[in-house]
Amino acid sequence: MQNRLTIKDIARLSGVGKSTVSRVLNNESGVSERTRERVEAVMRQQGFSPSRSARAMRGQSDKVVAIIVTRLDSLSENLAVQTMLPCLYEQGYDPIMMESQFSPARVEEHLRILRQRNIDGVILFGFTGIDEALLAPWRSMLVLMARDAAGFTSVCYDDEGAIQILMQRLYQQGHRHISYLGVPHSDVTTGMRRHHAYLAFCDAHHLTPHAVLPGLAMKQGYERVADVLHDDTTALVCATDTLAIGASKFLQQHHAKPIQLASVGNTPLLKFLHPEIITVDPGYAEAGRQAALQLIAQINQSSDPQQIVIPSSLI
Amino acid sequence: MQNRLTIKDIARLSGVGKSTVSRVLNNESGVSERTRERVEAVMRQQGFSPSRSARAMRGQSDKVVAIIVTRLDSLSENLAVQTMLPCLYEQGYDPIMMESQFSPARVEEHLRILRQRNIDGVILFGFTGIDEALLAPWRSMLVLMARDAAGFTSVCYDDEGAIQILMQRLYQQGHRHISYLGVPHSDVTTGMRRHHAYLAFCDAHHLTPHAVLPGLAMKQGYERVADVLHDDTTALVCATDTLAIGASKFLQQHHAKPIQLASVGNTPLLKFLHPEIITVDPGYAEAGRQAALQLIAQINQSSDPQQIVIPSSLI
DNA sequence: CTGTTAGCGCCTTCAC
DNA sequence: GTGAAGGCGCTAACAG
Repeated sequence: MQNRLTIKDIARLSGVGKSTVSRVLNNESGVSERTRERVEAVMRQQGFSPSRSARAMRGQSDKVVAIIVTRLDSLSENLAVQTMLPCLYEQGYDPIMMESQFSPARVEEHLRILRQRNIDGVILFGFTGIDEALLAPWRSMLVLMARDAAGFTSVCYDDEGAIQILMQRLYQQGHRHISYLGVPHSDVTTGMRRHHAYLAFCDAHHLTPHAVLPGLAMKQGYERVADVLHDDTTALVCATDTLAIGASKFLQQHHAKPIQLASVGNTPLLKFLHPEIITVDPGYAEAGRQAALQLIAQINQSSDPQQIVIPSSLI
Repeated sequence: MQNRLTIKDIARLSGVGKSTVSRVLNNESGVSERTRERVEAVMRQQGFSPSRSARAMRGQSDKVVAIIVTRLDSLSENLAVQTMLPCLYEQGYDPIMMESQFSPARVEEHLRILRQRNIDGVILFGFTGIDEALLAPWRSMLVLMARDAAGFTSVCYDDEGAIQILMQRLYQQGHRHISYLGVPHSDVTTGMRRHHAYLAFCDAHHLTPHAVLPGLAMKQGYERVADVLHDDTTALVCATDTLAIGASKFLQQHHAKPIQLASVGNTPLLKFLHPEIITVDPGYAEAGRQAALQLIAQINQSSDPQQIVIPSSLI
């Protein structure tokens, strides 16, 4: 498996000096067309690839980034990561994966490890409780997902827009008693912003809001959805697909009267289990792509930190 | 973010030579207790951590392994990866993630990339269609998951045992008309072995087998389960949790008569959706741990390739 | 026990 | 345009 050949070998084989090979390798100017072609031919034919470690040591980056997801089995994060990976590989970056399991301590621990590795950048899926002070040293090479923080690059979903689209749609369909199943405000984006958007819509359209904010888990949706179902309720908006799955299970078991569900997520699982649910795609795939590209841009110093918002779209 | 200090700095600060620092760093013998402590103190106090790239260049191993999953959102693979990661980190290995999406071409492409990176090892989740010839060069540093191949290290589930446990249990409960929903034989482990175990049990207990083998997807389970449901069917064994979810959906919609479901998987999702299903845990967590440990052992040349089978257990 | 000396593979002056 | 020389941070012989 060893990469036995070095630029020295290539140099010898193509009858030039090491530096010329190096120049060709880095696409530097100042090499005659003929020489360049000859060297490239030898490299190709020998299947040469330069040693990452050696380059890294010489001060370049080792082209490694970390992706810290909350959970490996998060439906939404999976969709974003799925598009990140190809973007990163395309640019020659290797993504190493870590799982925070919603534990700030684990994030801290992971960042500690990463600092030692002198990694190029980090994509971190945010959640409640992360200490921003911890992230400060990474400011220039960190992309925060699904959460924003002043001075940091972030890729967020259009929380308000997503809920608004859903409510609008339900309203158009004639629903006037729409309940809401969400996440506590300690979660600023998925929790507070989406809930506020729901309240705002209700207010603007003179609807009576009925909301409960149990949390992110299916089980929590299942156990608490009953609290917002009244006799006149005809529709229910869920802050996430995961909650919607929980709610659906409850409705199937306990509720004869049909309730129109709507949720933000567009995950394949929900799509399969309950295609009848109205869904908004928060643009997970696009978010993944943007995050990867933005991180690389910042690593290359060709972009400054900025906050990106991905538009939602009705399916 | 840069690790400005080098062993040279540490050497100067603690009044010793570079090599002594290096010795301390690698826990080599032949350093007096006093010196070692002094150097360690300086390192700690300076928050020193050696440059990976430099070590890699000298030593060969950059302590990076790849995990190639079929899909980021595979319920079972997630469970295995979840235990792998901590094992790998503990030993100082960084895991980079890749997704094959069941495409042999992608596996080939990924391995090509990995070869250039002169990576230390690979954990590959197997599936139908992978060309073993491609894996040959990796033999000594590859762990194949959920599939075995002669001469390769593999971590497999006890397919026969899992099905047998399920059948046994159903039989004990009095079921005599047990159908089977599985995966085509082109998939040797999840497909053929589990199916054969089903047939063997039926044969041994004089039951009439009714099986259909649509594939791995929920949708396939949903669409084909009807084909094995007869008037006298009282139980259904599914080769995977994913299929069971598909089947459950169908049963909920179309089947008044209760059917006892059983499946191998023990994934949290199924557990939540249908806790009443009888489940066998193929030991995903244990498989992940074993795979990580075995790979590391092989990298350290302290173990030869071997085939590991994880025992199943009834929940 | 410890310091000195060579490189590992690559990039970067600096001469030619 | 091109090659030779030096050094990145570390480890691995050597000497002392």
